[in-house]
Amino acid sequence: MVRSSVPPDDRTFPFALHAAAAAVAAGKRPVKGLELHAAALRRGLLLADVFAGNTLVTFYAACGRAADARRMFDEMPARDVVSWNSLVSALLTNGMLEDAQRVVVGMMRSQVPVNVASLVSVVPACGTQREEEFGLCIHGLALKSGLDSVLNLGNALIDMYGKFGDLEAAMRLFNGMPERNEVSWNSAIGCFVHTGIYEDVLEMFRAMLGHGVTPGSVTLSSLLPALVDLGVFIWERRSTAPNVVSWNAMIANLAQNGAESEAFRLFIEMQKNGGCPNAFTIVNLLPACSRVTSLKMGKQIHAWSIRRSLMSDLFVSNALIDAYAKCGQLSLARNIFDRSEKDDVSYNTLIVGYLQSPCCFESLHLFEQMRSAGVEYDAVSFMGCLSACANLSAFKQGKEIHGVLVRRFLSTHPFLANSLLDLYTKGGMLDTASKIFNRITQKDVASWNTMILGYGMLGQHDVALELFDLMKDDGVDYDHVSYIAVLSACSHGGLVERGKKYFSQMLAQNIKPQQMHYACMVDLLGRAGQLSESAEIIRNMPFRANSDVWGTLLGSCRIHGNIELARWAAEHLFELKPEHSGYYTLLMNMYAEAGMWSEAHEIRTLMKSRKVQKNPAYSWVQNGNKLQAFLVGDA
DNA sequence: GCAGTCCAAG
Repeated sequence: MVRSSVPPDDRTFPFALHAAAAAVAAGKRPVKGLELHAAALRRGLLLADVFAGNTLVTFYAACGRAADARRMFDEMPARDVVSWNSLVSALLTNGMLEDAQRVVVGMMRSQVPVNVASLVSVVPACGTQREEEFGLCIHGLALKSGLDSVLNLGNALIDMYGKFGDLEAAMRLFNGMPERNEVSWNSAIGCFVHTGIYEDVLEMFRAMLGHGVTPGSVTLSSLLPALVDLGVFIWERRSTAPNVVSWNAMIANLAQNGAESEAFRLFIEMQKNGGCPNAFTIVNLLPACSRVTSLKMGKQIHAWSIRRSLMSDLFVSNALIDAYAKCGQLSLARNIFDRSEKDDVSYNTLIVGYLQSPCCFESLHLFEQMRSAGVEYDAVSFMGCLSACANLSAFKQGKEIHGVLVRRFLSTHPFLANSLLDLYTKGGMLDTASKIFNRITQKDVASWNTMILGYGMLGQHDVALELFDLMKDDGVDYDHVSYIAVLSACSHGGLVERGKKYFSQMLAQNIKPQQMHYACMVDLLGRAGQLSESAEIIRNMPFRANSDVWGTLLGSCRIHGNIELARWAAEHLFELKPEHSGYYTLLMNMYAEAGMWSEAHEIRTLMKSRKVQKNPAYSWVQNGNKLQAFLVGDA
């Protein structure tokens, strides 16, 4: 325009700056806007035109430069109410509520006639920051200036009171409104969503429809997380096109409620309909990938995040680390961790991720690295570290962490206390464990389960069973882990009949037995020499037995020298875990002991043809603060 | 031509 010598007038400038601010919001650098500022100075525009100054205040706010926005305002030769309002929202968009409050007060003192915009912009911030006192002040000002009947302000106030938890004030405003629009209804619905009384949410939604108000994308987004079971119903009856937020809400709704593949389908459909997935979409979908261990979908979403340059978002990179770790892909998870920005969640996610892996000692390394990196520990970090210590039998280090927790008054934290129980029971230190256990005021199901498992493992079955009965008296209901604990106590104690009783009790309680429960039953019967009954259990399982179950049977066969069943179990194990050398060795030794040399030789050949390596054995050595693994030779 | 209300995440 300038180059083609068409003179730009006063109106061109705000337009152009608006575009420059939008570019900044889209991730571009602010050069265009700075050039425009310079041009405006050269032309003396800022001396003559309030509009130019106002737009610059907003532009600097959009760049995240609140101080520059304020300087712009201070240097303006003349200001109007929009200048003040622009400064207020400039401060608010940069999270400076207190400064914004001071400006509003200054505005009153300078006798600037406030309008709706002056008040309406601070109201949402008061709500989210729980600034009740100032929020009530604003409401008071609205009443005094007669602005309280303005629709926008009323809507904002309803939402604010909802965020304060003052449902009565919110409803009084809502019911007294001279007119309502969709936002009024959304704000009112939002108040009930906060309270968690979903019958009321639904009732408001019905009332909204009854008043002939069309629910838009914002209504959808706030209803979907609240009304999970009605989600699809509402979604299918939507009358307006969804926006990114409502797509995301629906995807989250499906992903978090067991409809993972539906969520993936919607992700595709969203893009077909021109929706552009963002960081929220990714973060909602990734846990669904790990829940159904869909590595393929996870990788697709990873690739998508790279293309849309979303990898710099901490939520996205952390969610990816978590998804890969949960799918057992620790090296992929590590890769992202090493290349990304890191916060406490990144460290915690990977620490927990390594726990169930063969590289569990990495959890301890990371815990140490976290400290060197100056990232603060939280309860999750300590929990991960304690579990790692328990898994690695690193009891000395575990005790040190216990000391840290005591000094930080965290040793009675509900799930940290449980991690301590796990550590001490695994280390055979039942006295310490039971002292901690007795000090937990709110014992949850995990606390009881850990103690029962501990006593069961260490041969004190009577105590384990006693605890199992006591937990019910304490008002804590059994879960599926409780039954694993009690069944394994029975099997270690040789209490076959009692074990059978608990198993049927579990079925009666409508807890569906999982692989581990069957493994316990197979162990219970197998140890007692009732191998054919063990086999019968496996044959009658409602799903295919995994390696835990077959491995247990193989172990019992070894004890009782039943080669026939051992072969049967081993055949399944060779298929399920072909790389696991222990199973081959066990069967081979059984054949050898029975003098069945040709069969033993066959297994040896099978091992060679599959290139199965014997696992080297490691020993853990404390080296300063670090735990090191040393190879001690062939197992 | 500038300012201003409601919705979603580890």
